[in-house]
Amino acid sequence: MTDSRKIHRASALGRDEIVRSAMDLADSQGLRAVSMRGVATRLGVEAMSLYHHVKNKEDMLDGMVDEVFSEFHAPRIGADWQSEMRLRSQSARGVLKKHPWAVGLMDSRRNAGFATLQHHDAVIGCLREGGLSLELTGHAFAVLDAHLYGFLIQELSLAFDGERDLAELGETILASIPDGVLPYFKEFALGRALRPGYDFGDEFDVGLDLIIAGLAARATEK
Amino acid sequence: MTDSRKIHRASALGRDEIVRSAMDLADSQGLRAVSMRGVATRLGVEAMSLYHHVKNKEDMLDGMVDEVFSEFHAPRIGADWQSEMRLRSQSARGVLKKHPWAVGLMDSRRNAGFATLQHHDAVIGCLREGGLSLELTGHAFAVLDAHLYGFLIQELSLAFDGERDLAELGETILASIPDGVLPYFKEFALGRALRPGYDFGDEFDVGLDLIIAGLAARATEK
DNA sequence: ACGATAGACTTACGATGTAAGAACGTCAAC
DNA sequence: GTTGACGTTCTTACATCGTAAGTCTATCGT
Repeated sequence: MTDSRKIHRASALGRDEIVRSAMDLADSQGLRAVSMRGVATRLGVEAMSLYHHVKNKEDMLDGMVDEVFSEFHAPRIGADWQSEMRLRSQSARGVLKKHPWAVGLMDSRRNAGFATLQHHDAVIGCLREGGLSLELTGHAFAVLDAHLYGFLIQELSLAFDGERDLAELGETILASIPDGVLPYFKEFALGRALRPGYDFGDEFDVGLDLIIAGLAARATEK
Repeated sequence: MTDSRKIHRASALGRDEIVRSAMDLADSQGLRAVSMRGVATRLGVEAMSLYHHVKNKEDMLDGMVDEVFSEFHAPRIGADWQSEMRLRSQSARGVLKKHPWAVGLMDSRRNAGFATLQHHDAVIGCLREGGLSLELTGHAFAVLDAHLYGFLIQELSLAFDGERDLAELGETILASIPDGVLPYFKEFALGRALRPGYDFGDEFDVGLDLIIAGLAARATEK
C-alpha cells in the first residue's frame, strides 16, 4: 500500500482535520461548545467516527494545545536572544488571544505534543546560543513563560463580551461599594485603571521588558 | 423573626456550607468530581436544594475562587512593600498548590467576590503606602500576579500523581526522541532539569526576586 | 472472487446542569 | 388553635455529554 489515501469521503477524515475543526469551533463558540458530537457534525460525520482518529476527547484537546504552540513565533537560534524572547512572548500573546480556550487548557495538559517540544527546543536553543548558562536558561524559561501565561489569565478575566466598555462597568461596580471600604482599590481604579488613556494590555510589555532586563543583567555579571 | 436560625436540619444549609463542601470535594477528588449532585450528597441533601442558596454552578465556582483569595496572606499596609509582596506571592503559591483547581478556574471568572476585592485592596494599599506611584503600582500588580498565576500553570502541568519520579518519566520521554532532533531540549533536560539537585519549584523565588528587584529599581529612580 | 480490514454508523448507558412543580415545616396573624 | 403564606426541600423530567459495544459496508491484498 504505497498510496494509503482512502476515498471513502470527499475530504479525508484524520486527526489533523478533527483537531483543526475543534479549534475552529472553540474559537467561534467557546470551549464549552466543543463536544464530540459538535465537532463531528461540523465534519459531516457521526460522533463515534472521531474515535478512530483520536483516543478520546482529552487526546483531541492535547492536539489542539499542541497546534497552538506551533503558531508561536519560534525564536531563531543564533539571533539576539533579548529581541527574540520579546518577539516570541508578544507573538504567543497574540496567538493566545485568538485562541483563549488554550490558556484554560494548559494547566491540565499532561502530554506535550511534538510541536510543543519543538517550540521549547527553539526557546532553549536561542538562549543557550545567546551565551546563557544552563542555569540561567532555566530561570529565563520559567519566568518568561510564567509572565506569558499569567498575564493572559488576568487579561482573559477582564475580557467581557469583546469590546464592552470597561469604564462603564467599573463605575457600576465601584458605585456599589460602601464608602470607606476598599479605599486603595477605589483610588487606583478611579485614578488610573479607569482613566481614558489606560490599557491593561500595555502592562504586558512593561513586565516583559523588566524581566528581560533583569535576565540580561545576570547574563553579563561575573 | 429576630433569630432567623432554621431547625429543619441538624446543620443549617447555606451558601458558605455549600462552597466549603465543594472546595473539600475539589481538593480531594479534583474539580471534575464537583457536580451539583456530588456536593449535595456530601451535605446530605438533594442536588436541587442547593439552588436556593447559589444561583447556579457558576455562582458556586465563583464562591470557591473567592474563598481561595481570602486564604492568601494580605499584605500589611505600612510594612515594607518588598517583603510583603514576596510573602504574599509565596503564601498564594502555597494556597494554590493546596487548591490546584482554582488556577484553572481563574481565567473564566467574571465576578470577583468581596474577599478578592479586599485582597487586591491590601496589595494596592501596601504598594501605595510604600511610596509607589499609581503608575508603578499598576505595573507591580500586573507583573506580580502574572508571575504567580503563570508559574502555577507550569507547576501544575508538571505535577503528575503526587510524588511520581520526574526523572524516571523524563528519561522515558527523552529516550523516545530520535537522535538529532530537539538537541537543546535534550541538553537542558539531561544537564539541568533532570539532575538530582534540580527542583522546578525553586524557580519561583528566583523569578520573584528578579521582578521585585526590577520594581524596586524603578521605585527609587528619578 | 473472496475473506480481512478499516472506518463509518447505530444504539445504548450513566452522568451532568437545571427547569418545573409538588410536598412539607415553620411562623405571623387572627 | 386554626389558617394561610412563605421558604426550603424533594421529585420528576429533559436535553446533552463522553464513550462502550456492536453492526454495516466499501476497499484491498490475495
